[in-house]
Amino acid sequence: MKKHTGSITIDHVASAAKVSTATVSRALNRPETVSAALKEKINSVIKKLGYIPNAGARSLMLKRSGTIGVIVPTLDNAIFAQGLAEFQRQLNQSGHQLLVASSNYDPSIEATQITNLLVRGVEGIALFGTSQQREALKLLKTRGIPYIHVGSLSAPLHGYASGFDNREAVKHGVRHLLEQGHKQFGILTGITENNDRATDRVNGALELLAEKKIHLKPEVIVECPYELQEARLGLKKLLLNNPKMTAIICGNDVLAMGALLEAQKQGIKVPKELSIVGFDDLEISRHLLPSLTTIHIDAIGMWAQAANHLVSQINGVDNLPKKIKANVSLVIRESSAIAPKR
Amino acid sequence: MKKHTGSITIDHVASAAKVSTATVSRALNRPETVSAALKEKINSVIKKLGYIPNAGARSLMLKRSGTIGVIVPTLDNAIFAQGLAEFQRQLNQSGHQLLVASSNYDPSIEATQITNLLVRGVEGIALFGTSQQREALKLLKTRGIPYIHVGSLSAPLHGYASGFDNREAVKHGVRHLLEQGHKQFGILTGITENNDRATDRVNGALELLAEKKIHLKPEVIVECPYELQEARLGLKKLLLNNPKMTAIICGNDVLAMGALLEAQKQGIKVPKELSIVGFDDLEISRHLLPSLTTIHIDAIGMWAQAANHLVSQINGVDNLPKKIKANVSLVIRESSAIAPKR
DNA sequence: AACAAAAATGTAAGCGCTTTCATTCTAACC
DNA sequence: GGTTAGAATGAAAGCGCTTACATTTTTGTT
Repeated sequence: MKKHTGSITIDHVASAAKVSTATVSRALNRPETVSAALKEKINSVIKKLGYIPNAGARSLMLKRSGTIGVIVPTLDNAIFAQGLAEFQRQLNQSGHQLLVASSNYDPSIEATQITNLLVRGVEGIALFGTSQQREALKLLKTRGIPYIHVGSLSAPLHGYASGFDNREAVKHGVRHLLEQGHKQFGILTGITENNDRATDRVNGALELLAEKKIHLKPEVIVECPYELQEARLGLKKLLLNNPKMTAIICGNDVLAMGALLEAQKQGIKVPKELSIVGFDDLEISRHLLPSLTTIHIDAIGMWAQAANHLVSQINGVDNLPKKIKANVSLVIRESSAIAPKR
Repeated sequence: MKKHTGSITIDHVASAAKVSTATVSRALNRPETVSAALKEKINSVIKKLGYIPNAGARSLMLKRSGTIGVIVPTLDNAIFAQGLAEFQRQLNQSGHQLLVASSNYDPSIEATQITNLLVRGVEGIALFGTSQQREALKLLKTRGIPYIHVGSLSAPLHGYASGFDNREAVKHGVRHLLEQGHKQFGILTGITENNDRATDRVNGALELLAEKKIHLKPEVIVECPYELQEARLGLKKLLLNNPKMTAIICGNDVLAMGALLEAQKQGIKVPKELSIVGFDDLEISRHLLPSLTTIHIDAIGMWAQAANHLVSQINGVDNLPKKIKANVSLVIRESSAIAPKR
């Protein structure tokens, strides 16, 4: 029976292999500097003992923890889950592990999470959006911890960002609807408070509409959490507030899906009577019946770029781009069509 | 301009506050042992300097990293994303951060990830399912790192588990179909190789069917990755192999959803002509048209229990239960009905 | 064979922190 | 006021590792 389980240190390995700790360390970190014979012996001892270097001691010397943090609003949305998966894959390739935290769209929780990550010694942080507290960002700045905003481009405090212009992106969808002759619009948006993406999308839509002399009354802009059930409620409200509505612009595909499902439940024909446009282009969107017209975001690329940029920052590369633009495009499918003549 | 950004140590704080490092440390970790005056002074210095303790040094002394690892097959499935969110929430409450890795259903990647997590000094690991390599588990065992299997109960190597019996769970759905008079079945399953959950579900269905003297031909059991597109292809194949099929049992809701969508696309009436039963009860399942009959899993509870159990293990609590059973129940909705008379 | 250069290995310092033990200060009691 | 228990603080060791520097061994050159 072993006594101190899990406490096999480099000293144990060294003495078992009859070498100094320095040699063991070198065999591990710079194998080319150790003779083949010793290397072999050391490795076999390591294997036999099940030695794994102590992370704390290691990071203390190296001044690197090998971990990177990320804070997303929630994991419960395919767009984040998929993005994170890619982010993680990229990070793995550069030998980093991912420390995940979520904020539930609350900047104060986010600030706490930033501190938590810092306390765990992350070398860099990816932050979703740009709605974080000024003070939290300043903390990162003063501590010199690299970070990057993902999903928006309007980075405050001269930060870096990998994302796209939500304000402009949404216009692709609105323009499409306008071209189909729609005049009566509804907007189903996520909660805009503390959410720059949601806010930008609403404002972008409103802006383009205004250019065409269409001014929306407040009651046809309904906010709801990004959930199917809520979206269905939202559509009901919208329908109530403007029965003549023929097109609805949704803050994301979850909302659009909820609206679609509710419309169908109510016997409203989509797109014949009602056109629906989403945002994000989730995998499921192309499979729905009718399939969803939506704004496609290259989320994978966006997160991949974010990962690489962050790693570059950590490695002290300079002249890094301030903003990395992700591709955005309108995908026209079956949920949108020519406005019904009244 | 500061020189060594991000390198404010406890010494800096100590000298700025004109106290010893011991006092600073105490002010941070055991505030009740420090006089109010000093505490205040120290805290203000800490705030001014933006001091955050070095994680490596801390964990070196404390022999605790405060991080816990988890390895899931993928993040790209709401059932995992949601489970992880809960897992993380629980962990946060006990002051831990979550290190996430994914295996893409590959045990050798999973083994690598286990090592990666260990190198980062995690204090415990949650593993999805029980299909991991023997050797990887043995490593955890010999190193004395607490771990728990989630989602299955058949824990190998005398490990702990928080989950349910997939083999029995699926039978609820099959029994329901049987009661509705179905005779011609198809099974749409995930890839069973290296996936104990998928395997158990297929076997459970087959077992109950066999009791009723129904024996499925291999060609009506089709395996496909957990993706909508694949599921649609799967349904096509199933339909081709047995045009008289009236009921299909799906390995999870993603597969069921794909099958439903494809059936509708082909003009097959669900449930009038074809009944579909899923597994997992994703949030979306209740909203589909028709809504999905499925096996509900208390994934939230399962992950919450896993988190608590793991933390208890870490804290050295003994007499912990070997297996924690999660609730499972059949939810009958609209996608299943009485078998059409031939 | 003798010596220098290069390669391999060892010695020991110290990363930033917590904590034991020793020391100083405060308050309480007779 | 003197003694002392108790509280507050400081000095210093050491957690497990990497690495600069010192030392030993090997290799190459003449």
